[in-house]
Amino acid sequence: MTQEPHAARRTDAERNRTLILEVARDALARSGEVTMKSIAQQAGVGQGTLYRHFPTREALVLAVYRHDVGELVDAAKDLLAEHEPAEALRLWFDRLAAFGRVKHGLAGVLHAATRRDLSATYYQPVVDAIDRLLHAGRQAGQVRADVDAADVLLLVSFLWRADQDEDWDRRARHLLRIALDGLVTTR
Amino acid sequence: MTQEPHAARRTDAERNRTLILEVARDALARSGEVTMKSIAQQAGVGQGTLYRHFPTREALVLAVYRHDVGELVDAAKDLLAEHEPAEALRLWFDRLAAFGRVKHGLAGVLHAATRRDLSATYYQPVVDAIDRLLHAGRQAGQVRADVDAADVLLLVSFLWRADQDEDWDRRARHLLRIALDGLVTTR
DNA sequence: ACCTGAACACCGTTCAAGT
DNA sequence: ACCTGAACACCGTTCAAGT
Repeated sequence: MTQEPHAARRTDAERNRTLILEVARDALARSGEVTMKSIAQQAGVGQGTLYRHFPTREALVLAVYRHDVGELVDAAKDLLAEHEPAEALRLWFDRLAAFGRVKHGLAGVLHAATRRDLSATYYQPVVDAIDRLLHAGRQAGQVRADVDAADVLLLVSFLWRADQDEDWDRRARHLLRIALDGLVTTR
Repeated sequence: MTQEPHAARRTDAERNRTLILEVARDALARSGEVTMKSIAQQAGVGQGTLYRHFPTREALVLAVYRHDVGELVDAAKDLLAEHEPAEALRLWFDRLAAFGRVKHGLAGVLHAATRRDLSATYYQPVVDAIDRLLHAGRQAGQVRADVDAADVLLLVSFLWRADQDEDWDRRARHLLRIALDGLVTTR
């Protein structure tokens, strides 16, 4: 999950790309309902430019969250190194909650990802990270054996819901805790 | 959750309404991506007629599932009369899975419902049904005390996901079982 | 190479004109 | 009262024309 270096670009193109990403990140954090047109306008570029850099809405959303998804993926390994598997999973879920809070628009994207090629590149590392957590948990007898990463992603898919009110964060963590209780082995 | 009798309507209007509902039910069972236009066409009516009977897409979707939601709601009481609370909840989740399998389009609707007035009429009975199940479970010490109906609805919201492949039914039941394990009190 | 913005296809919804 | 379908506003995406 490393940031690949981009091919040489003209300076104006480079600048536009950065601008678009900044604007999109801001706008998407506020609401998942931003239009492509408004993003282009706020970035001060034509719609064609927006589409030259990001061929679809999906591509833009993924590019915006690329860095954060990377951190999430890396965190799985780190947490496993420092904690018991079940505890690592619990802590990772907390990060997931924090991530989900601002990440509108990921709703469809992360899931439609299973088939679509484009997002598969982003989807696979996430699946791998979850698999790593689940596998360690199973080895330690702390996580039930009949769940895979796809199950977990579906189970926490409420995180990408749009209607987040004030105390969404608390509620999200609470629900993740309940989901986790379902995932750990009943003693 | 009773079917309210409608005001007197002209025969052609009555017939159109029925036709639209039949077509919409069929189309929505197949996919949540049906357009209003295509529903009108298949029913052999103008788009204006469709909108005269159902002022928004949301209203149409809700009307289509009205009957099924009613059955779901009624089932909660019946199951509680015949089973232990935790078991009743388990069985109700099975019905929910069967319901969710064909019920695309309910995705947004059932959730946006919290605020919107229209859908609140349908939303409240569902909340009440879940509350009944939870309350009985708590009384019997079989369900954890820190969950409410809204939590449960969020936790099972993966049911309304669009990308349902072949063995979706099996997967859905499996995930509901996991969610349930998180909801029951750890002994 | 890259940028611009008018234009296209398609959606949900509305409304003037008909019976 | 109710029906019809052209029309509207708005979305994501494309493309001819410019630098």
